[in-house]
Amino acid sequence: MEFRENEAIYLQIAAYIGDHILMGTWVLNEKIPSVRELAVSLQVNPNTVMRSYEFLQGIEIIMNKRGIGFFVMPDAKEKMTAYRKERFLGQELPEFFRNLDLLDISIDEIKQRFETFTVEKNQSEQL
Amino acid sequence: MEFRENEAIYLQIAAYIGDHILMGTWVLNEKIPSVRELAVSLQVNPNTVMRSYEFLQGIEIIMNKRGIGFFVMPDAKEKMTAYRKERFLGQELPEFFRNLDLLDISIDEIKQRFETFTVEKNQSEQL
Amino acid sequence: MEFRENEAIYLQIAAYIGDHILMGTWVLNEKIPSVRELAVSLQVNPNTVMRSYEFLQGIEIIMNKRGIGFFVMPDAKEKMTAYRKERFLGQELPEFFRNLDLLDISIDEIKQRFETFTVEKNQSEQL
Amino acid sequence: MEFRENEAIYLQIAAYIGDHILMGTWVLNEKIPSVRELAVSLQVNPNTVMRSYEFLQGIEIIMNKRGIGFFVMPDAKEKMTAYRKERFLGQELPEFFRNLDLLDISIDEIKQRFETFTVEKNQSEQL
DNA sequence: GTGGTCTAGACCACC
DNA sequence: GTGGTCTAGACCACA
Repeated sequence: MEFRENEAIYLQIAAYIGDHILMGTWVLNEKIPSVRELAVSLQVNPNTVMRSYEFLQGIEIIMNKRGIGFFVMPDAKEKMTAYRKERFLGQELPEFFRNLDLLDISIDEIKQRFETFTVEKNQSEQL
Repeated sequence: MEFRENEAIYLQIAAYIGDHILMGTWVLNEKIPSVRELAVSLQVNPNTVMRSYEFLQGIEIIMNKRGIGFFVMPDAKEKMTAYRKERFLGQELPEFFRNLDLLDISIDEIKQRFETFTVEKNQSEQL
Repeated sequence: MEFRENEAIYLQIAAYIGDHILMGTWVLNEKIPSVRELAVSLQVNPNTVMRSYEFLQGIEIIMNKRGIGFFVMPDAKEKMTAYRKERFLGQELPEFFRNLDLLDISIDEIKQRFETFTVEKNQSEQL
Repeated sequence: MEFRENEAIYLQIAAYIGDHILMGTWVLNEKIPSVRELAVSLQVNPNTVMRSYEFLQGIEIIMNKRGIGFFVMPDAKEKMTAYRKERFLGQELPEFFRNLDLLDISIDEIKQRFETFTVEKNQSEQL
């Protein structure tokens, strides 16, 4: 995994885990990789992974069973969706619309690009 | 003006100025507010405003006439548009599409929301 | 049984056993539940129960007869009382008084709450 | 400042700050010591102080002004009191009463000890 | 094995 | 100057 420069690594890891929960890769009550494991596979310091897990625990997406590891919370997917949707509708979408306006891009052009995006995505998934 | 937590204040100020240039509030060769004036009105440290101006000067959106102040460059609007468009198409749009996918939001819902947004915007401008 | 988050499970189990000895539920020379039995009924790892038993053995509250099980020591109740009383007077009480002070709670309010507590306890015991 | 062994240092520091807010030593909107300052004066690693501050920021007792430092939140005292009172009444007091019961200590003895405690406290404050 | 905490020290962006 | 992040490495309690 590669990390963007402008965002803290531990938040990118948290987002990465959130993505997996949204996509259904990691399901309810499933154990997620141990701190050390994930640290090795992502090539970061265990402390950094720990911070991600603490963050996700704070917003009740994952939970800790002492001595055993971290587990996906029962309603993690719903919470994650609500959490992201709120940010998306409240912050990103207005900003997005302002940009369309300022840059004089029509919504139909966006729609067209999205359809292209979707086609490409499906093709790559068939590989 | 309120600042978002996750982005540097000086960049938010620079974006704020960029918005005004794109909207045509501040036009070619016009003098923009002095560092001190803007610092007072935005309630931030003058150094922070200075940094915004330096940033905009670096990408040739504004220029400095020593002892007089900062001025909008002749082709500022075009440059700003190009600058933003590149970021928008290259970074924001793909991310936006990923979110639509993960959050299961259709492009038509976005289109509909955008039309509502546009109507509201026009109404508030008539005040 | 539910465990508090901030205290080690094995200590909570030890306290639970201590409570039973103080209350007289488990009496002198009586065999206490086997490690496995208690582990199943408390839904914890047998190692954890074992640790509780070792701890209690260390302070001579229970003893081990090899191949048979753990037994309450003859003077367990006295020792447990002394042990707890020391901690109570030396650590908990001063901390308790500090809290009364900081939170601005009067000793008379405590007294009143205690009397309510006692009444409720007696009622529930009559069931 | 000396730290107890059985509790994380960063939590003890957080409690220490909470005490100061409750006592009124540090008041509303006041700047608290910088991470580095406090780290030096308490002789701990800056990261440890940082954790305390993050914790207190999470429960909205203090807030950060970027580039300036941490400040006591407007309603910090109320929040801190509510926070502690909840824990006190919900967890510590029932536990306390159980101990009185198990150890056969009367509430009047507690009351008497509290009065002694109060007298001693007042005497030491007059120094 | 698991997480949790702490230190030492570094580098960075920001105000 | 301020906080924020990250690494490397250590030690510990716990299951």
